[in-house]
Amino acid sequence: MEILTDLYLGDCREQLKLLADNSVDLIITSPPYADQRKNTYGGIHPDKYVEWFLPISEQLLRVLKPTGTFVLNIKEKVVDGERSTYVMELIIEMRKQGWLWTEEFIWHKKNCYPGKWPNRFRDAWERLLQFNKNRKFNMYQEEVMVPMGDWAKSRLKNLSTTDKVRDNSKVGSGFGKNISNWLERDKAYPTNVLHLATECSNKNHSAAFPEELPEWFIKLFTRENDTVLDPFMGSGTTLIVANRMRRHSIGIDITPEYYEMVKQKLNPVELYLL
Amino acid sequence: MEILTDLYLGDCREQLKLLADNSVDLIITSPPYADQRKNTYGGIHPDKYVEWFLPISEQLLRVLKPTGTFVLNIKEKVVDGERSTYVMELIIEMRKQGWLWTEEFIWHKKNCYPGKWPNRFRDAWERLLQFNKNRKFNMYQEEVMVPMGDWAKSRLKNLSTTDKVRDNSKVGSGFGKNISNWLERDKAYPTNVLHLATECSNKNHSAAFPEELPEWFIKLFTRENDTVLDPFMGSGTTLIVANRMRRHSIGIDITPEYYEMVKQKLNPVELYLL
DNA sequence: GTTCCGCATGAATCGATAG
DNA sequence: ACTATCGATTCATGCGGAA
Repeated sequence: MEILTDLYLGDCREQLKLLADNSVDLIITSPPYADQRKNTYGGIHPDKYVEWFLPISEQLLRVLKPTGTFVLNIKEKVVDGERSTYVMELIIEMRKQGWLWTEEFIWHKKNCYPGKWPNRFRDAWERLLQFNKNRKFNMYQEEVMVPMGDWAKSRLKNLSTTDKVRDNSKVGSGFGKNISNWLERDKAYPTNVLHLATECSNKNHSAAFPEELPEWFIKLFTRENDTVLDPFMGSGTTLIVANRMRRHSIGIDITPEYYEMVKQKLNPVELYLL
Repeated sequence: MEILTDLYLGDCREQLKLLADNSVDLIITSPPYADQRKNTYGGIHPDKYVEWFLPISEQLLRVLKPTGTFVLNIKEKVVDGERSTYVMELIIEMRKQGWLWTEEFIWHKKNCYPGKWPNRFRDAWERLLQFNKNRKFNMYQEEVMVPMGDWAKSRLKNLSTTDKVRDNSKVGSGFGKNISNWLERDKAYPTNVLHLATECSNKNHSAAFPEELPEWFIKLFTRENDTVLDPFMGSGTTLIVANRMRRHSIGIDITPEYYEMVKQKLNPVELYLL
């Protein structure tokens, strides 16, 4: 079966209206944060953020299948020494729209932005808010279980002092502990804390999204031939991963540069799949 | 100087009124979550949680010094398949009271509660909400610095020609000073994600607080002879740690059993310090 | 081929300076 | 006063070139 990719150029508030009701299995997106990406999205002021996003989430609620899931990557910025509350307000308002706030995953950014300030430490995490239409939704937990592959076995043999020390250090992502778990089991279910680094080596654009992030949620919430939507696709990480994993995908972006870039990146993949 | 410990038996909504204005440097507490610890606080319904907590936070605002900090450990529970929103609402309402919501730390529980559900994974994190009275508050960041990664060590060893040449080329730009700082530095500042295991040894107390948690915040936000308050002291972990670290402490709890337990545990420590 | 080392680069935040 | 811009601070990661 052919894997399809639909790209839309334009403001997603308009473009989303072109999509059919109940047609998407997974929405995963990282909208522009408040006051960020001014050059492309105009920089939404924190006070106006909820008002700006609610019409979008209303459309997303319409196009999502009853069994589908919406994963929203977002983090509030600091304004005048305080964390803004627009994410809190957004969750409350989206529930009034009919969304169920099922869960909040934490993305622990192992390589967070450096810096030093008198009143706060570096910000090393972002929210991954899971919303659903119904209490019953598709979730394929076995797909994201941590496998005990050959990689792990060779890794375990070389479990030196370094790993155990690293576990206790600041970086300590629980890696050592996970490894010791693997010794006793074939597979383990993950938790709602994800440990991933950002990809900052990509020079063309600001792809804050490591591929493992959409990959993990696509595995967890969809099967082959399902449909994935990213209304703020940016450089198209979500779509490229979805395509590779044989899921149909729909991408929307307001900037022609991103639209063309993703178009060029995805065509070869489609040919390869045919 | 003698380190003092004050214990109050009773509902903290009443007992807090006995404390003087602007007398506490750090409040750190883990209140009963909604519908938890029913035997002690009667199990506050999620819908009533904000209403129940606001009078308490009002008193806490009064007793906290202007340079002090309030750290609130809390996590919303799942109700009917959804995360409750009472924590979100509480943050918004506390800001209306006059609190500044400075930061949200994540406590990543490396060994979280086991279990399996069809629609969610194990919950491996809790919120540590930092509130302040003023934008300027006491923060002793050097006290909680952690060992650096391997990266720094290899870098520092080979600090030779290149860096020194560049150092000389940039006259008076402060760059040379930075380099010399790096030479002496083997530690880095932490982030706002804490990796700690829960303590499962203490089965008497329902809220399992690892000692490292209050210890970290006491180091960060207080100095010796400062005063720490826990209005829901439970088994008294916060007070015991504070006492050991030579901070005065005030504890309140509604259950006579906890009150007596902490009293017995702290007396020997006081004698030891004298 | 490996390993090692140098370097650029982040969805950051604060404080000072300028309009 | 209030906003816009700029410099300073800082560290994990992956890449490319060198040993």
